[in-house]
Amino acid sequence: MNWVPRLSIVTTETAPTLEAVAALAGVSRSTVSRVVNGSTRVTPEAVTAVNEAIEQLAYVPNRAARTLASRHTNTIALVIPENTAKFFADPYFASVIQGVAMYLANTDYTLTLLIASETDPEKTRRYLQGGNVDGALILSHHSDDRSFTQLTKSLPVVFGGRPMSQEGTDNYIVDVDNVDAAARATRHLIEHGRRRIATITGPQNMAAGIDRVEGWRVAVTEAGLEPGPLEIGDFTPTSGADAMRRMLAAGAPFDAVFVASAQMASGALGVLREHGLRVPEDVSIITIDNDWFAQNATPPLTTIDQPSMVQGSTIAEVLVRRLRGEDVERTTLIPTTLVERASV
Amino acid sequence: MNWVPRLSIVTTETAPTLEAVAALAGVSRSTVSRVVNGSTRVTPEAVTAVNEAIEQLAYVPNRAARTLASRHTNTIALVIPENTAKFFADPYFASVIQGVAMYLANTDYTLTLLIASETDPEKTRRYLQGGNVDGALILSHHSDDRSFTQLTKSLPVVFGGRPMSQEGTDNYIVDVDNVDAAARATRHLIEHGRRRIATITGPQNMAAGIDRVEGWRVAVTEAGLEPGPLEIGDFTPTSGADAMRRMLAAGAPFDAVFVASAQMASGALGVLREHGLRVPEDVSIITIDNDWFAQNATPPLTTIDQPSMVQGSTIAEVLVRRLRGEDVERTTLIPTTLVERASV
DNA sequence: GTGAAAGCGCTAACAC
DNA sequence: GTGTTAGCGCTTTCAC
Repeated sequence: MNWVPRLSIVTTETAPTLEAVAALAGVSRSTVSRVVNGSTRVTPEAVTAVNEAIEQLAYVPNRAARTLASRHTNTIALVIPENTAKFFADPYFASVIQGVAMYLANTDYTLTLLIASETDPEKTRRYLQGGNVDGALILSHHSDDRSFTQLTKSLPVVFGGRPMSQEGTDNYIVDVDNVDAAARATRHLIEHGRRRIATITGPQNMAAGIDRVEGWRVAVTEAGLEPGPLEIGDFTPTSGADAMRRMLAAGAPFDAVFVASAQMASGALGVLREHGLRVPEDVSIITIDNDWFAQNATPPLTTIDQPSMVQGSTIAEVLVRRLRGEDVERTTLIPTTLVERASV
Repeated sequence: MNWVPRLSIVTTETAPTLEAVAALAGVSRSTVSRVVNGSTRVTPEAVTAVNEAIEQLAYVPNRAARTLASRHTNTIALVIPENTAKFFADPYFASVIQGVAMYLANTDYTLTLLIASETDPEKTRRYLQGGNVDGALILSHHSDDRSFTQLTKSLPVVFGGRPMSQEGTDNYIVDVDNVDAAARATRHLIEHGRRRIATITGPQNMAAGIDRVEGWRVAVTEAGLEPGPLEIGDFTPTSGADAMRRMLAAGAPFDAVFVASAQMASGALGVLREHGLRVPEDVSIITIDNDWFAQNATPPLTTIDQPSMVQGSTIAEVLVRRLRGEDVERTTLIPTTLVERASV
C-alpha cells in the first residue's frame, strides 16, 4: 500500500489565476479574458465553459494586474479638502458622501476617500495625477480650490458644488441652484407679508454662501424692498446663534430672516427664544436643508429641501458617464423643493 | 538641410517610469527601487542622484505595478454595512470616519470606502478577499455581522465597536467601554440623589445598545435600587422622542433618565418639555456623546464624552500597526470622560 | 472566434 | 552596495 501525502495538495492556497481558469475550461487565457470582460466575440460554449471554471475555482481577477495591463484603475477618488472635513459632521455632507458611495456600489468602480491636506496639497495632486484613479469627485467649498480646478486638465473631475476659482469655466459641476433656492425662500417670506427681511448667510468664500446672499438680494429688491440686516456664519449651529445675537444687538428691525442653513437656523432660533421673540409671530424664519435640524426645531422650520443623497449619486453618475465616454452636460442642477412648516 | 519632425519628441507624454529615473541617475532600476522604498543599503551619492532624477522627472511610482510585484496594495478598506450607513448622518459616525481618514493621510495607505450591500454580501466579501486591500476596518453595528467576523481568518481586520457575533473572540477591536460609560453616567445620577432611574437605550442587536443597558442595570442594582422603566430607540432623535412618549404614557414614575445617545436625548427633551416637565428639577437627564446635540440642548446636557475622532484614528492605527507586524493588543478601549452640564 | 506573444512598471531574489 | 534576471496576473495586438 503506497501512502501519498495528502497535505501537500492543500498546502499552498494561492488565489486562482486566469491561467488556471483557462486550463480548467480548456481554452486560452485570451478567451478567458474576453469572457471576463464581456466581449461578444466568443462562442456561447466557450462562455459557459469559462464561467463554470470561474465559478468552480472562485476566481477573482487581480485588480493590480488588470490595471497595469489596461491602464485604467476602476477607482474614483472622492476628494474632501481638509477645511471641508471640519464640516463633516454636517448631515448634508455625510449624505452627499453616502449618495456617492451608494451609486458607485452598483458600478465596477471603487471609491477612494481622500482628505486633501492643506499643508501638503502636492501630496493629493501627486496621488490624483499619479494614475491611481480614473477620475475624481471634488467636494470643494472654499476659495482656495485653484489647485483642483487645474487638475481638470489632466483628469476627469466633477465638482460637487460650484468651485470658487473661475479658471476653466468649462468644469463639470453638480450643484443645487443656490441663487434660485435662496430667492424662492425669500419670496416665500415676502408672500407671507414680511417686509423687513434679514439674512444669516454662509462664508463669503464659499459658493453656497455667496449665492444664497445673492438670491436673497434678488428677491428682496425685485419686490421693491430694502434689504434687512445681514450677518455671516459658517453654517454651524453655533455660528447661527452668534449671528443672531449680533443681529439683535445691532438693533436694526426685521420681521423675517432667511437663514442659509438649517443648522444655523436652529442656533438662531434658540437666541430668538432667549430674547422672548416668538416664531413666526414676531419673526418668520425660513432656511435651507430639510434635515433633522429643520424638522425638529421648535417650531419646525419651513425650508428649502436640497436632496443631498441625490446630489451625491448624481455627481458620481456624471463622472461615471464621462468615463464611459458619454456626452454629459457641464452643469447639472439638482432641483429643490419648498417644504412648508410652522416657522413662517 | 534635413528637417526632422520635432513634434514626435513631445508627442507622447507618458508618465516617467522607474527606468527613466534609473537612466537619468546613472544607476540600475533596482537601486532606484531601493531608494524609493527607503532601503538603507544604498550609498548616499546614489540616493541623491536618484532623488534628483525623481524630482526632475516628477516621477511617481505606479501603484498597480508595485502592487502586482510586491503582493501588497497599500490600501485599507473602511467597511460600513449598509444598515449602518443609515446612521451616517450621526455625527458620531461621521467623525469616526474622519478620524480614520486623517490618520491614514499620514501613512502610505489609501482609504477605500466600502458600503457593504446587504442584498449582495458576497460582493463585499469577494472584494475584500480578492486581494484588493491589505486590511479592513469594519464599523459594524448590528447582529448580522457574522460574515465579517469570518473574514478575519483571511484578512487583517479591526472592528470599530464590538461585533455582535462571538465567533472568534480573538478579534481586534477598538471600542469605548460602553458598560463602564453607562454605569458611570447612571452612578452620577444616583450621586445626585436620583432614585427612580429610567433609561432610553439603543437597539438590542447592537453592542452599544446592549452594553449601555447593562451598565445602567449594574449601577442601579449595585446601589440597591429598582430599575426604572426602559424604552428602546435606534439612536436617532426621533426615536428618542417616541421612546419618551411611550415612557410617559406607560405611567411608571421616574426622576431621572439615562439616555444612550445625545441625539435621542435631544428628542426626549422636547417631549419632556411638551409635557411640562422641567429638566433637571423634575427629571434629570444624562446621556452619551458630547456632540452638538448635547451641547446645545436646553438645558445643555450632562454627558459622557466618547471622543469619536480618536476612536477613528485609533482603529486605523491598530490596523496599520498590525500590518507592520507589530504586536497589538486585541482590544483597545477608548477612555471616556464625564462632562457636567445643566441637565442633572 | 481563438490563441500566441509581447508587454504593462515594478519588486525581489540572486549573483557579483 | 549594485546590477541582472525573473516574474507578478492580466490585456491586447496580431496572426490564424
